[in-house]
Amino acid sequence: MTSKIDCVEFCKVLSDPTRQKILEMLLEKEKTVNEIVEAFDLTQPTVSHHLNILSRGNLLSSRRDGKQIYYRTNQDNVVQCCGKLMAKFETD
Amino acid sequence: MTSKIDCVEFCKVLSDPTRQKILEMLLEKEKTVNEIVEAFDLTQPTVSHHLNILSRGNLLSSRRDGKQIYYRTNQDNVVQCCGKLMAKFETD
DNA sequence: TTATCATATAGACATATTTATATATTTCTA
DNA sequence: TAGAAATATATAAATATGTCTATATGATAA
Repeated sequence: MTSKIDCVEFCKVLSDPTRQKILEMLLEKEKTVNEIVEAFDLTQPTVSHHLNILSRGNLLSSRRDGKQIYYRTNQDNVVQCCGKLMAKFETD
Repeated sequence: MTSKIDCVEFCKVLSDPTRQKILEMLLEKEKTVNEIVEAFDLTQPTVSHHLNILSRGNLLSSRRDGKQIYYRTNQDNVVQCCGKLMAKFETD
């Protein structure tokens, strides 16, 4: 059991365009906070706030390397949550 | 093309426990507004509000029969939206 | 047509969310 | 050890959301 959130929480986490974009951009390659910030027209604390929400939902992982923190998407977990959501409505 | 909302809008619509429960309960069988209201500890206008949000997202259909209005889940559309969401994160 | 039943809409209020600015924390380097 | 760089946290303001009460609309029946 990897995911820690239910389907409603999962949707809440994904119900923001910035957060969906962050998840997508961190699928292929981990990035530092500053690299992520540069991709948006938002301040660093705002981006950190979104990273925190995504992390609490177990949709992101992070590792520190010196002064920087690298984030990456927990792809398996995200896909698993999507599947769990879909399963709720595939009662055929 | 059946769905009219993007992945962020879809998640916004589903980011409420009442709305997810409504969608689930209307999968198997259409129900009148009053029948739906009885399943929750909410007022009729509140339920109507949620039905409206779900309908705007094309996740519910309705038909009038006399004084009553029957709602049912657009299952295909819901599942399609789930699939579209999942596809965003299945970039393997 | 008038009354009634079923549902929708309007308006108000409390809470949640998103964002920003200011500041704290952590780590490295000079 | 002091300063700088990277990130996080605290706080506040604006907007969005969920809920209610009151009322309007639509359909049927007396």
